[in-house]
Amino acid sequence: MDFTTQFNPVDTSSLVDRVEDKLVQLLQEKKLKVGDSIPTELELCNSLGVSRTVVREALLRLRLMGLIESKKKKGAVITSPDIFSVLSKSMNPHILDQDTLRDIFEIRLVLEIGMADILFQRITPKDIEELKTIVDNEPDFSQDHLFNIEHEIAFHGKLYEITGNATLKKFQSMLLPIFDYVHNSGLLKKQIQLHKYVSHKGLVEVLENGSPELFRNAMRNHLENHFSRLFSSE
Amino acid sequence: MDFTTQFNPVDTSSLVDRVEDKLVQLLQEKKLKVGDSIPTELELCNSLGVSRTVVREALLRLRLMGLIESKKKKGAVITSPDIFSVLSKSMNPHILDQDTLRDIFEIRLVLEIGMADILFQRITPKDIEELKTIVDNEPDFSQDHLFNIEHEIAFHGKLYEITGNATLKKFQSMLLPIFDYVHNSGLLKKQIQLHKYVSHKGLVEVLENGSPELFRNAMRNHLENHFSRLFSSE
DNA sequence: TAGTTTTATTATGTACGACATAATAATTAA
DNA sequence: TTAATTATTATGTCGTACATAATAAAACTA
Repeated sequence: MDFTTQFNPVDTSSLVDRVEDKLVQLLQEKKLKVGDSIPTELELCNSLGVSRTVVREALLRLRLMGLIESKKKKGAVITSPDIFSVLSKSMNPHILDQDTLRDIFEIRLVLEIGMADILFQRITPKDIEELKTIVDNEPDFSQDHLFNIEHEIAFHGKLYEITGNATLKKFQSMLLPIFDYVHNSGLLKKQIQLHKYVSHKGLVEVLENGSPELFRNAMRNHLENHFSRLFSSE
Repeated sequence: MDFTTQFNPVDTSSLVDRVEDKLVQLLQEKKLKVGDSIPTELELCNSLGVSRTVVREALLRLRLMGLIESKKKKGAVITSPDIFSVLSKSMNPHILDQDTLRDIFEIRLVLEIGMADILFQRITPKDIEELKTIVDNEPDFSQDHLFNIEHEIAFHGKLYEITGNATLKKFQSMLLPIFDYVHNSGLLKKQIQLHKYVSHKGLVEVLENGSPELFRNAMRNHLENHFSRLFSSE
């Protein structure tokens, strides 16, 4: 007799897994809003029929996902999850493998070229003034690496800010340590100096008087070095 | 007497917080590689002088960050963290607020325009063939929304794949449910049909015979509807 | 002796009970 | 009526105990 077709795959998930699912389900079904509180641990123990240990671990997971926040006495309350804050902890350059690091660095390039349209849609004269201030304070050329990095962050960070996309900005600040690390590590081949090079100053000019298309090309050129280094290290 | 300057800010972090930090520190200092195992819970209890409950919760956090993986008997072992798998659980459209949803949708547009350079660097004749196959199977025009979504995912997903950036691809698949949700929700103003419209077929053509610049413009045009809808809903 | 089965060991998973702690609610005092 | 005190409550931490699964050790069979 053939038994192979008679059984469904056994549920191999742990007790906590199941409770976790139940709880997420509960949150969605009840359409709970931010600030609403959920039942206490003891109540959940009773209604779910499991020990407090299990409930606590499941709640802990929700907390780490940023779905809830536990306060003493008050119990747990729903929070609007800041998706990337969860991520920032594992965004440790020393822990990620090199392939991932390069991937992430590359994503930065993709983002900064791709956001041209949005930049032009949302940039204000005040933004341009601020960019000019940042650029004016930049040294023409400095050997002080940390100093350069600081200006890099100031300028490019401002660009992300202009997009008005808070999630994108958070994403970028989360990636900052990675960028810095990749710059300093041997992951990129040594600097390849190209002839024509669009500076930050040049980018601001394009932002003021140019078009998204011009900006994309300018930004592409500006980042050309990074590109070459990424591609040539393959 | 003024006490305000005499005290450093009190460490308000919980016991688990401190243990968690200690453990992450341990992982980095020891330069542990993937597959290496860390001390058992009991050993950590002893060396850290805290209860197993606390150690377990700290370890759980590391696990949710994707830093370790616990196996029975063998204890916990270091793993190469898949950063985005951590995120995918909290990437629940029903839980995220509308601003964040719009932000994420916008990031998609940024990514797909910004990856032109990389696409041209890495695309192979085989990729183009596959894209053509996907396009050929598309209906010219269909009212079946789900069917359209499927083709959208197939085509654009393939683009991400061509970049060869595994992290980017993971990021995209994580965002898929969001895209779908935003499409279906009332978050976007109703479709604005533009005159000139670059189809998937057109994009493939540009990929085959064009340049990154041409592709960016084509993709921008292709996504124009989405752009207009996002911008007009402000 | 080699290979297989059985048993023992070990570390995590789950459960329960107890007390500490902090935030709130209820009560009392001024 | 307001301020101070006390009581209550739900989470935070601790310890113990046993279940379970994976491995290592031992016993056994061919």
